[in-house]
Amino acid sequence: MSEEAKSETGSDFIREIVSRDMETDKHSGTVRTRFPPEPNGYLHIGHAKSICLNFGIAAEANGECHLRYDDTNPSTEDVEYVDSIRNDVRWLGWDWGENEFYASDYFEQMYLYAVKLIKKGKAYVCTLSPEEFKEYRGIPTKPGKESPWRNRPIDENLDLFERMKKGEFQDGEYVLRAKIDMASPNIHMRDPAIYRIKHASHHRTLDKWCIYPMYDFAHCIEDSIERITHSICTLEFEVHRPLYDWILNELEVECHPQQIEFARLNLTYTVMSKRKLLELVKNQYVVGWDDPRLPTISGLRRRGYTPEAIREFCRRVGVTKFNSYTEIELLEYCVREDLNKHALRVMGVLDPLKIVIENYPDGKTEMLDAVNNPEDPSAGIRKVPFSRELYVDSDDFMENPPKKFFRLTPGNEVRLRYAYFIKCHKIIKDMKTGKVIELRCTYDPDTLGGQAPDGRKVKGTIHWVSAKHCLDVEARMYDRLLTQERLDEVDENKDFKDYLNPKSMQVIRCKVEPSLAETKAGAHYQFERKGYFFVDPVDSKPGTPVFNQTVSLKDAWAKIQKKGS
RNA sequence: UGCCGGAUGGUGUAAUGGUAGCACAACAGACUCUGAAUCUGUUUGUCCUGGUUCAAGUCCAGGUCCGGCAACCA
Repeated sequence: MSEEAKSETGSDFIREIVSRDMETDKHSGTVRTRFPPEPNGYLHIGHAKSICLNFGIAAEANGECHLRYDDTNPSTEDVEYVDSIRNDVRWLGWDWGENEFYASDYFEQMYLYAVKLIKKGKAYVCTLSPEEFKEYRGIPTKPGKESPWRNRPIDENLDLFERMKKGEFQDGEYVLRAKIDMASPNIHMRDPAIYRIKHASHHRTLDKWCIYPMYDFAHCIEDSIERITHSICTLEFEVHRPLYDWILNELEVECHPQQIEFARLNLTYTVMSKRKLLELVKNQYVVGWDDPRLPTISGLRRRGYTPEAIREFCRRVGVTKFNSYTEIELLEYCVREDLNKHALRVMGVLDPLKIVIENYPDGKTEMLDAVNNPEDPSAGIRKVPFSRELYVDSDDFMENPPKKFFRLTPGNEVRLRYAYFIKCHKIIKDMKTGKVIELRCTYDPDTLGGQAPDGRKVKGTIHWVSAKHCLDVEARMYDRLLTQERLDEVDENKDFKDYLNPKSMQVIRCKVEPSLAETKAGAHYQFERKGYFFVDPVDSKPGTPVFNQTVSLKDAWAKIQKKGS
C-alpha cells in the first residue's frame, strides 16, 4: 500500500496483515478478497462496513474483490435479494468486474469434495435424528459422544450419500458429517454436519439438488476455488476457523486462504440484524426494506444519504476486534458534511405561519436573487418571488420571547433572507384557541438585499416563501428508529419492537419556494436553517415532489432552549 | 465449570518499549444575510494487582469484567 493510500484510508490490523503478506510475497504479491452475502435479506450499513473493507483493501493493493452470493440455503434465499445486493454494492461505488460468483456455481465441486472426504474416512453419513444429534454433541463444558454411525464402512457411506443426492430420503433422515473429534473443546469440531437433505427449489439451480452443503463446508471451498487470499469475516466465525482450516487441509487443496475476523458494526438507536429487519418489513412496521427509517442501504439511499457519506462513515469507524457501538451522530455528521458541500439551498417553511407586509403593495411581485450554494459559487443563483403575503416558520416567532431569542417578536426587526428587514406590530389570534394565526408586519424598502443603508444591524435572519407563489408539498420528517440507545441493554422480557419510536416518521404539509416544481426525484436540497431533504423517488410525481428529511441541520437554538427548560 | 476473543476520555479509534494523539459528542468563544458551515479554545482516558526495564497502554504473571460459541442457519 502506498503511503498516500494509507493516510487517506488509515490502517488497521487487517490492512497490516495484508501489507505484510505483500512484502513477504506470500501470495506472489496478489490480494484477492470477497464480499460474500447470503441473499436472504437486504444489505444494511453493517454490510457497508464489510464491503468497504473488502473492496477497499483490494483496491489499495491493486487486487480484486469478488461479489459472491453464499447461496447454500434455498429455503431462505430469493432473487429479489440477489438483485438488491448487486444494486446496493454498485450504488456504494464498488466494481467487481466479471467477478460475480455464486456458491451454487460450485455445488458439483463441493459434492466431489464431500466424496473425497468420505473416501479418506474423514466423513460419514449419520442416521441420528436432529434431536439425537443435538444430544450427542454435548455442551461446551462437557465432551460429546460418538454417533453409533461414526464407523460406518466407507462403501456404505458412499452409497448412502449417493442416494441422499438422488432424493431417496426425506429431509432430516440422513446427514453427512465430518469425522473430527467429539471430545473437542470447540463444539464446531465435534463432527459437524457438512451436507443436509433439503427438498427445496433453489433460485439458481432449481431442482437439480436436494442436498445442500452447510456453511462451514461450503465457505472455505468457495474461497479456495476463487483463490481468495484473505477471507475476511466477522467475529462470530472466530471459533469456526479451526474447522475452516481442517476442511481445506483434508481436501488437500492448492489454495488455502487465511480467515481473518473483525468486529461487526453496531449503531445506536437502530437495529442491525437481518432477523429483526425482516420482522419489521414482513409485519409492516415499516413500508419496506427501503423505508428511510431503516439502516438498510436502500433505506439510507431513500432517506437521502449519499454513497460518499456512507463510505466516509465506514472509514471513520475503523476496524478492530473490539465489539463496540458507534454513535449514530457520526453517521449524521458524515452525511451533513457531504451534503453541505453539494446540496442546493432552497427555502421551505415546515410549519407555516402567515404574515402580511402591510406597507408592501398588493399585487406586486419582486424576483429576488438567492444563492444556490454558498459552499460552491459555481452553483450560481436563482430568483425567488417576494410579495405582500408570506409564510414563515412558526418556530421563528414568539410573542413573549426569552432572552436569547433573536427571531421575529413584536417590535423586533429581523431580516427575511435575501429580501427585506421587517418588523411585526400586530398579532392575530384564533378567537377560540388563542393560537397565533397571522402576523401583521411592515418592511423597510431601503433594506432590499438584506442590508440597511444606515448601517443598522439585525441579529436574526429567517426564511420565508411567498404565499401566492409557493408550492404546498408533503414532507416526511424522520427521527431515530428506536427510543433505546443500545438494544443489548434493555429489559430481557421486552421485545425490541417495544422500543420502536412512535415518532420515527411524521408526515407534514409544508410550503416551499416555486423553483422546486421543476425538481426531479433523487435530488438533494438543504432547506435553509432546517435540514437536508431528498426528493423521494417512489412517491414523487412530476410537479409534486415529496420530500424526505435526510437529517436536520445542527440547531444551536434548540440546545439553548433545552437547557432553559 | 469448557473453548475462542476482547478491554485506551461519553462514543469510536491511534500510539508496534520512548511526549497518550485524532475524530464524533459535549462545553465556551469568534465569525455569520442559514443560531448552518467555518475558525479558536476547554473538559474527559490506558480494567485491576504485581513483575521485567533507564523507560510499560505496549512485554511477563495473576486476577476482574465484557463479548462470542451448544441450527441439519450464515
